[in-house]
Amino acid sequence: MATTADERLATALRARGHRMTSQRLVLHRVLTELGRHAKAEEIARASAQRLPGLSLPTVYATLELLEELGLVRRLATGGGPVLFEARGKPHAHAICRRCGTTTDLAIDAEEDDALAVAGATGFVADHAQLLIWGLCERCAAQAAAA
Amino acid sequence: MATTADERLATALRARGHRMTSQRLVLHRVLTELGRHAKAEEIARASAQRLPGLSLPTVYATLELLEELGLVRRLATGGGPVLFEARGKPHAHAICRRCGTTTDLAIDAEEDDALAVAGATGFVADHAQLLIWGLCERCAAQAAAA
DNA sequence: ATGACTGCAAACTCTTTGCACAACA
DNA sequence: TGTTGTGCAAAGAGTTTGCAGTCAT
Repeated sequence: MATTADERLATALRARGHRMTSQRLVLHRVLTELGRHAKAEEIARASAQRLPGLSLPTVYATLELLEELGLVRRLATGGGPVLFEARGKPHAHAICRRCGTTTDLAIDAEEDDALAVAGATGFVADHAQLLIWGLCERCAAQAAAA
Repeated sequence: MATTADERLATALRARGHRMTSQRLVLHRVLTELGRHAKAEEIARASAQRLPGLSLPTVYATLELLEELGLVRRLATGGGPVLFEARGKPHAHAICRRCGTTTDLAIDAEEDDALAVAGATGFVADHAQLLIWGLCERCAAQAAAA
């Protein structure tokens, strides 16, 4: 695939009648280059280095738009901020209930099965996400000590 | 299994050196009898009918404890409040990105595989949770109309 | 009797909203 | 040129924290 991330963004925006702006370009690039999940505030900080004056409300609005365009995924971990990541190869996430740390896992869940079942109920499924809950190595050790 | 929910709670509390209180008993009962996911505030309201004066901080503290005891699961849907549900037979959740409605789906993901992979990384996995993102029937119809 | 648990109030974090200005098409 | 998008400030929802009093064991 010779399509660059920038081109994918431009195409997706056009297709839905949205405009291209420097904020959208930079935010999408930052998230793509980052290659992992991050909080809105981290993304904002990284992006503001390239685009001074970038505001948090714009970051949230843009991430929501990118999510609707299917370029970004939202990862709700339950305690603390929502995480965002550029859409890449499917993987699961391990979330520590104690400290909230979220780690990628090399599992590609059977998204297809899941999406089919969801679709049968009238739900327009988009993608499946597998979360593993528990304690990270560090917190498990602490819990055992106590 | 002839074990009642109350007994499971009592046993789990004892095993970890926690005390039995009326708040914990009522909250666990309410969530068990409810049989579906609910926000902390809904749970608090339902429980306060049986136990006037019950406070929100206590509800949150208790739900967290019940989660650690493995009696309750937390369901983060990303925008809006966290949902809680009594641990029952495994199922997936479909979350509408537009309106936030969360519906149960009769899928039991391959938790075992997932837990094994997570465990191999040093993570002490507890349970797996499959989320399906997309638009519910109602919101999909609205989006199509616009 | 003693330590864990609860309620109250306040604080805190994360996210969204309203409105005036700027900038893409 | 007409919207769509952005920044700023402020509000809002949900959740957590600190502390004094209460209750289980």
